[in-house]
Amino acid sequence: MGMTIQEASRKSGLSAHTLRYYERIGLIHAVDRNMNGHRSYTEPDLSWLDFLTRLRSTGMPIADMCRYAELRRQGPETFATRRRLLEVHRERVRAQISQLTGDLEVLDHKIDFYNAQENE
Amino acid sequence: MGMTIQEASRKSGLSAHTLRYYERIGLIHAVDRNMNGHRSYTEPDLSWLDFLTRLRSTGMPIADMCRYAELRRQGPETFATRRRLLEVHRERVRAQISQLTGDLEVLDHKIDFYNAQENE
DNA sequence: GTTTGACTTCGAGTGCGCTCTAAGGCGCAA
DNA sequence: TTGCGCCTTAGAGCGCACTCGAAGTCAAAC
Repeated sequence: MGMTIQEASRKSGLSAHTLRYYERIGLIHAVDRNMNGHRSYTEPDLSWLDFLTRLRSTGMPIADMCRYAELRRQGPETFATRRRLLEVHRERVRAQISQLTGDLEVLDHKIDFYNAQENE
Repeated sequence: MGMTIQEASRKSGLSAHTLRYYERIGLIHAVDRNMNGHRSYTEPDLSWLDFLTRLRSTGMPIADMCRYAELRRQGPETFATRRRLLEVHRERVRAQISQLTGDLEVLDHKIDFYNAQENE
């Protein structure tokens, strides 16, 4: 029924090493095991991994992700706390995008400059 | 005339340690020295540092920046190579922005979800 | 004249996020 | 029954980009 760590790795884009590491540090809570002690990942596990990957790719530090994961484990009464945490993070993501957008413009100008020099 | 490492640090946003480090690894070429051997940064040095900071903040690895700095030192005959290098990098930056934009949307939905739960 | 403080060099240390290694278990195929 | 392949664990190692420490120089302040 569940999937092996290799399948979870393929679907999540995280290495098997990383999946075990995430579990060890508490980002993922005790994945199910099958008869021979092998991990068995469920669809909800995968969705959670995908969300974690979003947090990571937006630059959230692992420690903050652990904090969020801990809140999630505590259930619905932490909804408001989680929301605030994400709102703060969202601001950082917006700032990142606007920084990158500015940087991109500088790159554009530099490339234009080189093009102008080459065509003269 | 030039500015001290502290002034350069303040203006560039990089620590004095980092400025020396960048020089050591060849990102900045032999900054001028005053009578007592202290570094003396010029305006062109600062502009270069600002550009380097753009490359860094867009995620270019130090090694690639060194390569670019080396090409720059070789003069105008490397314009085309530098342009191509920046064009490749620009694509990565665009990809980053689009990734972040997608991530931001996921965050928005999650926050909306929490808001909905709280208001029920 | 000595103390302060900003600078110098070089090499070592740090923090982060993995990433890998070693040693071992289990189930199946030849 | 021996090998293969995938899994397990705990802990060590790595790559990157700094960041810091130690030891020393020098100019100005007291």
